[in-house]
Amino acid sequence: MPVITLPDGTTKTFDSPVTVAQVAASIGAGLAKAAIAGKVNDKLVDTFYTINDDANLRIITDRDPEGLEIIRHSTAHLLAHAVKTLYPTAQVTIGPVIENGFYYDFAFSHTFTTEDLAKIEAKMQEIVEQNYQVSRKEVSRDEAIKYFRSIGEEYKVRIIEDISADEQLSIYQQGDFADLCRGPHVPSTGMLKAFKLTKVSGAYWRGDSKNEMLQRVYGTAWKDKKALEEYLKQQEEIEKRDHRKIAKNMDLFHFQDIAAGMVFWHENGWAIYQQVKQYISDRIAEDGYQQVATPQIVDLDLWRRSGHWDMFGEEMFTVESDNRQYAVKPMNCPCHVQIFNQGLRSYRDLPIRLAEFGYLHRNELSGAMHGLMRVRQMVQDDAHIFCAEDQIQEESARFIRLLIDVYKDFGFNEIIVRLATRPDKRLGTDALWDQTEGALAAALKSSGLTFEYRPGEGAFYGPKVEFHLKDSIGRTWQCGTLQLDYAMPGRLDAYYIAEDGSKKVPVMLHRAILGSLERFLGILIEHYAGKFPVWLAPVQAVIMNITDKQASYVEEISRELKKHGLRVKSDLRNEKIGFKIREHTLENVPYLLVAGDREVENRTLSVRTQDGKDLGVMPVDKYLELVKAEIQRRGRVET
RNA sequence: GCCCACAUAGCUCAGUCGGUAGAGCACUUCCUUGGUAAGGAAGAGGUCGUCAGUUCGAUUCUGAUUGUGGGCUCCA
Repeated sequence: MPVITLPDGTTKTFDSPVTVAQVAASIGAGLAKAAIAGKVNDKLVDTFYTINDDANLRIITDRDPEGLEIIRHSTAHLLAHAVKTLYPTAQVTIGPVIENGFYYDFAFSHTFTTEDLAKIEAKMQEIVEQNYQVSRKEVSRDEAIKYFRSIGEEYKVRIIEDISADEQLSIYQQGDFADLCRGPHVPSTGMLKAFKLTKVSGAYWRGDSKNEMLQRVYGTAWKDKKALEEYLKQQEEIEKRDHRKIAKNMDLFHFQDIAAGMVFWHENGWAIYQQVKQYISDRIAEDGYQQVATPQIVDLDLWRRSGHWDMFGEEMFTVESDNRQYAVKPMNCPCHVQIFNQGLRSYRDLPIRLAEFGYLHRNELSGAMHGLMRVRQMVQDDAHIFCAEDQIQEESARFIRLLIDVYKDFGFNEIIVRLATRPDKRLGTDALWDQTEGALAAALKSSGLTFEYRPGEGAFYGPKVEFHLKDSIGRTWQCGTLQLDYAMPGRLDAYYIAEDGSKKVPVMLHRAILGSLERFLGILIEHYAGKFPVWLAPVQAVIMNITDKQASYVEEISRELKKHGLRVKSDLRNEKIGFKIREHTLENVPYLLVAGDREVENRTLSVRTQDGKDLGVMPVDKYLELVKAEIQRRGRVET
């Protein structure tokens, strides 16, 4: 006689074991129809799951996040069902839920094209209309293996062999399609009403590039057509924020095949770039860094000694001259060690913080390039801190404080922080790793940041903290980083004289706030959708005349504003004022200044902002004051 | 590097079932001197990414190549 307790605390008593569906039906016909699954004592189950004993039960519908997830998972099965129907020799592998949708990986000799997607989607629709009941069968390991082998699904067999022996296996069946799955699933295919296959791509079996490549079909699924359409529309909006599109519109930079992965910066983009660089330059100077510059091409010998040639030789550009082999530097650190090594260092000199905006070249795989986000030539706001072991935590904490403050100036409040810990292949003792990982974790905690661990993802020489930011479509990109390095200083013979007169090897902290300036600008463009705050805007104001009569006044004021450091352009074209306003609004110029006869007479300007606000007519001095205050505020969001 | 797709005027795109291409915006000239998101007219502009092959003829078909986009892998 199970007693079912519902989320609102009410109980229902049944004479005999009941299914989730029956409980839902006992509450109401509407709920019975909407039920996707149940949550029995916090465990997600199918609607046809039988409850034998007293239990807490929540009926899951498409309004619950869990419901949406089940819909997406079931849609992945629906996709596999359709593919197997159309192409019986395709083999199924895995089909998980991802953000906004799902994918399914197939092994198949014929490659899916975009046209095939339409066909598959139509077949999925048919299966939905058939409204197949979904059923679940628990099977033993041997049964499962035997079954999938009998229908030629070798990948499923490999998957089963990898599942731990104590786990209960289950097979879900809809129509003539069966798939190994933990579940739960929607009770019938007719409940899948809003989905769309979005793209097809390759993906390695088990995510390993040594393995064969499978075909991955991506899709999105929602609770109803309206939600699907909203999502698709939102995606379109988001695409407009793409930094590559905005760059064309605002004339920021371009790429060309004569130098793939390297940026041709135009005046406007370079203005932002320089502004960002100068800002960091000022911030780190305040924080006790020395700025240095080191050679672009350096003898290969240095890279052999540092270990980079062995690890990353393939991604380095090389140059030969006078029988000597050089590498174009992929990073600054070995060069900074050379500066550290000049002269004799004392423990009193530490920490030494060497910063450089050096050009770095890395021959990234051709398929890895991605607008500004992944390039072959970049500049990092790179610095290396040489310090004693007992200074690590303080230096780490100090860096993190600086980073958070800098990010605030750019208006970033959502930072994803990851602490990557010891990898399998590593240098140093476990005790040392315990200590260094602990130091970084402590530094993060003291700054109040929440972070997640990334086990095994640290560098071979030390743990690292990664600071990620999101681009417009939600992909995360590593920007800032902080890495502890016990290896390189020793390899390159760096030492200092300790208090007791002995030679000691310093610890090296590799750190960057923005990471690659190129990538950071990409993120920044998308973050602001091109509508930069005044301090960063490539053109901060455009002054325009109404008729030719005000031309000389406009030129005069333009010169004056430039004298105060503003990036100003004048627009004296023979066009109507409405036309000019429209054009510069679309160019994301923050201030539109208009001078007609009235303004000339009173030596004023009519001030309008990019977002269409009319600030009225004001004297030039007052405008300067206003704009300077705004520049001072940078991108801080008042909280 | 791997999988799929794409590459046509400065930009956004259309088009040619194989007979050397078209729109809108931008550009140039002229008219217009107009007060806050597009005034009007005329004109100019492309050997259809590159290299091969098939063909009487290729921007269109085939192959290779380069680049780009979306993924996968990688990311010192």
